[in-house]
Amino acid sequence: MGEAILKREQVRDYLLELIETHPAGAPIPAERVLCQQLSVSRPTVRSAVEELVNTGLLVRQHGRGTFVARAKITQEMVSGPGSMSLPRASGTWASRVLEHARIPAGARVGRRLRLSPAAEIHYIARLRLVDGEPMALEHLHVPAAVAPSLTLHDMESGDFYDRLREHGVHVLEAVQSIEPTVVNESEASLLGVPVLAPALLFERLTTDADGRQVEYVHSIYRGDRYRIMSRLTLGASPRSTVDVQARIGGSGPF
Amino acid sequence: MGEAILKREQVRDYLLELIETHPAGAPIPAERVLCQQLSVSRPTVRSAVEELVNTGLLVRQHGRGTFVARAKITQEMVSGPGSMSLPRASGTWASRVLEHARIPAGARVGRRLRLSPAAEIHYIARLRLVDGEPMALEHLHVPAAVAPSLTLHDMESGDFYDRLREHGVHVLEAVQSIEPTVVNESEASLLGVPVLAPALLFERLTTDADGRQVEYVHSIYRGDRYRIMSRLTLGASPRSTVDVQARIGGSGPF
DNA sequence: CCTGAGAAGTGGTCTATGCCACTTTCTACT
DNA sequence: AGTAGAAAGTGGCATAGACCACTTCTCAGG
Repeated sequence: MGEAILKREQVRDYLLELIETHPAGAPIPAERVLCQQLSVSRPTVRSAVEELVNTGLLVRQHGRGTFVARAKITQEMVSGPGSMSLPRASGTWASRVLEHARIPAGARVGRRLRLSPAAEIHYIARLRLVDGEPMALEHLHVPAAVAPSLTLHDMESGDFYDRLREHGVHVLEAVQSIEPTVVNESEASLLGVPVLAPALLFERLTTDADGRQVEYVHSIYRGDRYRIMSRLTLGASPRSTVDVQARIGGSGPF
Repeated sequence: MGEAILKREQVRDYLLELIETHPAGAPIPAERVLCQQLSVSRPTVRSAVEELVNTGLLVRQHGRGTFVARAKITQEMVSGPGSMSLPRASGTWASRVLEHARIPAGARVGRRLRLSPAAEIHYIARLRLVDGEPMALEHLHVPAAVAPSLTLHDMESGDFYDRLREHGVHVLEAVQSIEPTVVNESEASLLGVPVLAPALLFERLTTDADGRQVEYVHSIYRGDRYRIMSRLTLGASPRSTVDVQARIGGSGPF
């Protein structure tokens, strides 16, 4: 069997050559033509084309043809399995609960969670540590109406979203923003950095399958120890890799 | 035809239900069984399964079966077409060249590009504007050895990577880091913000198909006008959306 | 000259079928 | 009892053909 030459791969490689040698927007041969040229069946051709369409190298247009795509850049950052708590970094994470209460949402949080300021929420503040060093300060808010019986243990659990699921909440997606900021006095003392030191502010709003806001997270990450790494791939990306990293020791290539 | 019910979608939806109601690791019915249950052909079933495998909801194991995957979070940020210059934002971009020269790499840039400090590079510094407002300060470095005849016009072009390609350089991928910082005096005056204002530092190292470093970019983005937005999707992501945004006017939901 | 109908070519979907490769299980022989 | 091998079940790959939906071009009719 040694070779194990798959026709599908042959077709794909042939198409990759075409893509390399043709400018963006150029049409590639019709599927039925490719079948003849390469002596394969149409489903095989279609399968190969589909792969390249999925990776963004080709664009299909019904009734017109298939074309070399304009190169697009995709950037992927994948948090590890389990906790949806992006960002995630190498090293050993731990967390220390600073505060935990059931309180009214207030104006700021209520607006983000689309709640009345008087509506109750579960609130937890925790210091996140990497290898014993403070790395981030995280404030988590979950509407009490969403999960009335949520316990502290639930919120501390690594599989927080699995806990929510047990409470009948199916987490669907989240929108996250990242922006630079500087730490204030209390943040500085908790994180062990000088006041006004650079930091990253993460805000995340999580939505469930019913469209309800189920979580609002506000996190401050130390700028001197934390950076976001990402790999950008031009066009063909089989699967880009992770790389949200915490700098613990040396400074590395960057 | 009104309805236009695609069998493939029916199968996919059926599988999504199974995934919702089964724990991670649970097997789903065999493909041939699904064919009978849903009265469709195997290629149709396989096509639907493949889609869910691609989106990370199912895992196939040759000879064993197909299983519900452990939910993973993917975060995608896609820069618009054209310039690989991530980040990109809405609004009208323009740029003003501040400096342009062919100079020795120096220690810092040389290390990143894996060049001798004495090796020559093309250097360009430009101010990037959104709707006329300064948004970022970008420093671009390209080894002269990579593209000896590169002109200023090449480097200013929106399709800079296409220009490189014409010089025989096939850009492959890039590694980018993002970290918070504060602006210094000269950056502050160019960007029109106070000294020590929060900012994002982007560093990008681009590699070509031969493994050579072809570009090193160092950019400072205003923290008050720029933020990174991303959508995190649990498992099933047909295609997450863009969302690296510049805040020009109002503050928005966040 | 303009316009509309039709033909031709394209991708989109689906069926029916065959064989191969890998894994697990059970059985029969040692 | 242990082990090798067959059998059954799984996904992996490929074929041939049919029909549909959309786009473009051409050509005849106004």
